[in-house]
Amino acid sequence: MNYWLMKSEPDVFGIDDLKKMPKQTEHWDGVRNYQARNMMRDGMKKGDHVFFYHSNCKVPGIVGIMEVVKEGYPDFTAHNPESKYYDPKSTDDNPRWFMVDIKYTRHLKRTISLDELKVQPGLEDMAVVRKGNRLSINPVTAEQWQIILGME
DNA sequence: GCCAACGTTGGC
DNA sequence: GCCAACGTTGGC
Repeated sequence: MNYWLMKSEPDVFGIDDLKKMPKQTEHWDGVRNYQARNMMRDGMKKGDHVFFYHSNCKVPGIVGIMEVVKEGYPDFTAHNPESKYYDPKSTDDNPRWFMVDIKYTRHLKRTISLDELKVQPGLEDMAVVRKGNRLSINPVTAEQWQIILGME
């Protein structure tokens, strides 16, 4: 089993929105970055655990936990001209973008802020604390996962 | 294949 | 809202 961290802006789609979805499950669409695409297509497996990270907001940080319930499949929003994620270069025969389905597990008891993550020993290698990192999906090690849960 | 221009992310 | 960092695009 592997661990991940996924970012989303709470104003667009936050953890409360995920919790309110039918079956508390949603497809993670709109990722248009090749590294993140590769992780969803090749890396993320059913049952993997994922931190939900709120970005671009007042207190950025980890707010909850979710789980991969469906492995990588083509992101159909890329084929919808009405969608803001439309990409004419992606086709049904040769899909360029992929997504996974994610299910809400629980909120953390409190938000673990980016500021705390930055000063916590053992998390120095996490991409999210590194300046200039813009990837919306990052792998998390088992050690990092445990350290963060210990901060809850 | 280089690289300037441009667009996006995301912390602050 | 600013802007640094970084990815992508496209002319050459």
